[in-house]
Amino acid sequence: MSDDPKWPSDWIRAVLAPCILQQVQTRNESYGYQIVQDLGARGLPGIGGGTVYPVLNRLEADGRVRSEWREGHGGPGRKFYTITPQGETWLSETSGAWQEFTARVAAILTMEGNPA
Amino acid sequence: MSDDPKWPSDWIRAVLAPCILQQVQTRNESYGYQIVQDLGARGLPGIGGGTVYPVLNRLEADGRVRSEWREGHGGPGRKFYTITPQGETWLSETSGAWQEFTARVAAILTMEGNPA
DNA sequence: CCATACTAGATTGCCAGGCAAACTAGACGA
DNA sequence: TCGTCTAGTTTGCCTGGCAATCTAGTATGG
Repeated sequence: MSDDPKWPSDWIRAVLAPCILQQVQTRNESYGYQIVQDLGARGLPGIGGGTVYPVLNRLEADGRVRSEWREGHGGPGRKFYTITPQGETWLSETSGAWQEFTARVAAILTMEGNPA
Repeated sequence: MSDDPKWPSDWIRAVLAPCILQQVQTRNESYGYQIVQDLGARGLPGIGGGTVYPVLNRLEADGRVRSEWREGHGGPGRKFYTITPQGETWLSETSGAWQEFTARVAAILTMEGNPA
């Protein structure tokens, strides 16, 4: 299940931040590299570090995650992210709005030959 | 039914071109100003001419619509757009991919507390 | 007769953000 | 020693929404 089309960047752009934050929330904590792997496994492949790390910085700057650096036992250190209460609020609001939005768009795109 | 939230531009960006093309297809022909009205009526308000007209130009440059200028009986002239066969192909492909994409995103965003 | 508003289109400039590419650096295997 | 994997950061390109501004034709109201 990895014949994924590699979605257009404008689509990724629309949902990247919420998807990343949801990953952080689902695991109680996570770090950039792991998030990249997770997104790929969940149907959003081809998203690299140069895309994800800036998003994490923005999320932290907006107070939606906190970060903590930990030395690695084997391998390089990792910066672990945890969701904040504000992050949880924003995530649920954004997810709800996204569902509403996609419903309206789907209504537009699926009116095959229907009259106005 | 016009208490619409005015969606973030990154979301609009993701779907504007297909939505506009679908409008052109549904009416057999349409013009920029009418498309703006239609989108507003269908749940995508706040999209102005400065957004729609460049999209129509791109669609035409890519061969997905043809345009024809007509003088107005009362009021200014209008540039009517018609969908091309390539446009129809692209629209159906893009719509399908969009449905697939939103399904995967929804799967990510709705895993409330589910394990990985 | 003039001001306002609506219809219709075009253009300019700002700004956000994905992404490729390159870089640092530790650990490990051949 | 060299390549590879993990892990993070930074730079620069390019796309595209959107506000603002402009032109112009028509209609309405004072």
